Amino acid sequence: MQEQAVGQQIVGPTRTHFTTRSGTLARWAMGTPMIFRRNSEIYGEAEPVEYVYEVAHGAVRTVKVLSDGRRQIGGFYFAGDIFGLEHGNGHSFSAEAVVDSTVLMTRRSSLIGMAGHDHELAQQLWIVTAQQAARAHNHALMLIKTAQERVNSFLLEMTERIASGDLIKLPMSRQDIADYLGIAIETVCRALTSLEMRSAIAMPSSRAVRLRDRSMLTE
Amino acid sequence: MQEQAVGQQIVGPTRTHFTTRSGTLARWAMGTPMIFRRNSEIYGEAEPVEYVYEVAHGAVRTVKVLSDGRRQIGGFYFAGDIFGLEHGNGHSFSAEAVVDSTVLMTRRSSLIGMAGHDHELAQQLWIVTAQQAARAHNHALMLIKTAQERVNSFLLEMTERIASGDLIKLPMSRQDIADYLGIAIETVCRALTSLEMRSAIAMPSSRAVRLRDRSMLTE
DNA sequence: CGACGCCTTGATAAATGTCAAACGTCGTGG
DNA sequence: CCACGACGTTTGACATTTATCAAGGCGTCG
Repeated sequence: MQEQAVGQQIVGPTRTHFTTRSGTLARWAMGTPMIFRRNSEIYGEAEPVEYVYEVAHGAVRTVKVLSDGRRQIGGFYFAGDIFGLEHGNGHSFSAEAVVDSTVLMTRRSSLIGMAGHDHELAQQLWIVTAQQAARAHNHALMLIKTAQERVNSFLLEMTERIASGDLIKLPMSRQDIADYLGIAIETVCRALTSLEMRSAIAMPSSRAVRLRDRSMLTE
Repeated sequence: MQEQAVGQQIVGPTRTHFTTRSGTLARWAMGTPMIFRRNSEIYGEAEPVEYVYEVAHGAVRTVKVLSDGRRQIGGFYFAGDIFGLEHGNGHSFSAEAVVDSTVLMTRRSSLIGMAGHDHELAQQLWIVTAQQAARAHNHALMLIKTAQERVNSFLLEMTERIASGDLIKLPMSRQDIADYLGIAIETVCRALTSLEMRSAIAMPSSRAVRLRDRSMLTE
């Protein structure tokens, strides 16, 4: 059912010597930059929560695979987004790089420790978690809609998060989109084709979507 | 589509003179107990976030209604559960009492203020939010499964949260369950009937479910 | 009793998944 | 430069699941 990584070499992360200070947590912790290759695993489901991650560039997905092979994507994370911050001992999803990505890693224990003294950091961590909760609720809300509406919502979400003007460059595959939306990959294609035929969008390539009539996605 | 509240008189909340100290937040704030009648609104979608709530007894649902009348339930909250703690100006869901319920209300601003000095409270608030995020992720995960699996998952969740032994007393209607699971009310009934016929459960009444073979729900 | 709210069941329609095949793109090697 | 193969995407035909519509049952409360 899920052959996306078949034949993909899963390579280990690469420590870099490059640093950045642009991130949300940069005020408190620089974070160690690591490069993850496309489709490589950043952490596994049920692994202990050791680090908190911030995407420097690239894209990350969180994934859960059911025993029978069905796959769900919990969310996508893009430059500036924080992921992996969870309560409890183990990660509830695994995380994978969608494309070659640089990720800033900070020990959770060190953040938690600092938050004990620094009220602003504590509040920042709470805000990150609260936003994730809100996003997860929106994700669940999307999953009660029809297939066409889910695709519409997805495009609108991506417009908010990663579009330049009216052009969305999608880093993820159709299968990723399908697993995020809880529908079959063919259904994603058909919904996109339908939008294109109705001139709501244009697709210069399969990984690029240009919004032509946003109101047709909103209704 | 949604006639559950039709004919129900929406009554205002009632301030009580009874206090409790058993709640999660009781260590920091007693909370003002308020009684909400069955199906009455505790707060509305988009209303400013003024209070944080804890269920003393009863049951609460959070609800979002789409423009065309489709309804989603974001979650259920039972005795000891905290709800309404959100970041941002407005509530993203409304909250309603499922049955007559007593709810402890504490001003959010006062909790936030105290959390600035009290690191333990800050951590407690973060944990509450992180658990909500985890629960929302599980909710989303459930919505990619088949109808029968969703009902199975729902029963398992209720077993964890409100069962006494192997008996689950459900405070919510079939319509509530359907809207939580993102399926039609008839589909909920059929899935339950199917479980009963296969002796996985017994239903002494429509609001009571006794687990007979938990493994049939787990697969 | 009778009305109402809620639940269940049946028949049918609609949406979506599954299976199969073809197409396009891109990188590699002859 | 072109041929080929791997991979991802798209489309079509058909099967399956689930929603919708309709009717009837059950329990409670006046």
